[in-house]
Amino acid sequence: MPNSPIPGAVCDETEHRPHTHIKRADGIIQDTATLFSALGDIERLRLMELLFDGPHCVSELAEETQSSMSLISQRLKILNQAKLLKRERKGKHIYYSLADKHIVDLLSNAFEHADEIDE
Amino acid sequence: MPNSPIPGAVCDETEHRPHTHIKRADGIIQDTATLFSALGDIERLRLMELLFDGPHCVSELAEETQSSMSLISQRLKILNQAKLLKRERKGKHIYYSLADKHIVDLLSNAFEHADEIDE
DNA sequence: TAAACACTTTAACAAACATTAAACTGTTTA
DNA sequence: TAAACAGTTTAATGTTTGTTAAAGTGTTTA
Repeated sequence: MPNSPIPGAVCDETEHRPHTHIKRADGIIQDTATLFSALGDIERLRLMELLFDGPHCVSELAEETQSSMSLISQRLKILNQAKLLKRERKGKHIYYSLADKHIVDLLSNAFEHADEIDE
Repeated sequence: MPNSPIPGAVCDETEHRPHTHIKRADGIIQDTATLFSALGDIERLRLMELLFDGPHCVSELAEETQSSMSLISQRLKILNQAKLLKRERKGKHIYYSLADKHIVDLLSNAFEHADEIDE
């Protein structure tokens, strides 16, 4: 038996079997990494959690998280650049909210996962 | 009209309206941030993309990404600590694969989102 | 139009992170 | 049991990141 049977991934003793891969475009992978990276900070994730319950302006978020507006603004900038948020000015205030349903689902899914494997 | 009507989030001129929030446990938020943070690096995300198509051992991943085994091992460690992977030794080799369907869904969803907003 | 308000940007700095190279651990084969 | 193989860990280094404080922008009210 020169080489082992089917299974998608088995190392031959001397060389590896080629796998069939769905190769995504580099830009997509980079954008996705940027998205995850933006969510990968506990303070920014807390902002997302607040925005989960509806739009907020910067000063509301600052108040609710006991942080300076400067800090909130910088965190929102990172989330916004990762295309996770919508922005809308209303008079003096600028309201932020989750970009779309994809983002809502992504967050729900991740929180749910963390909750389940909470050994 | 002393204060404006319903909408979940409107700043009063002088003070903010309390919002009703679904507050998740701190541990859940922290675990979720760790998960996102692990995925928030393009090289680790590439590993996840490869594992999307089935289990791989460390040397296969090293070969397919043109990286040293040491580097792959360290990247896998971070993904594994974030509970994104399963690990199984078979003889000389250690096979890694995606932890569960949640993770598969999370990745699909994120890639899809990145693909859609690809203006 | 000047002052106040809401928010953003910049620069400086400390803390966290990714990579390299080398030493180390565990499993298998000779 | 010794050598080879597959993978992990450690320490050192340079880079990136998050925070603070201060200056700057745009909108609204007096």
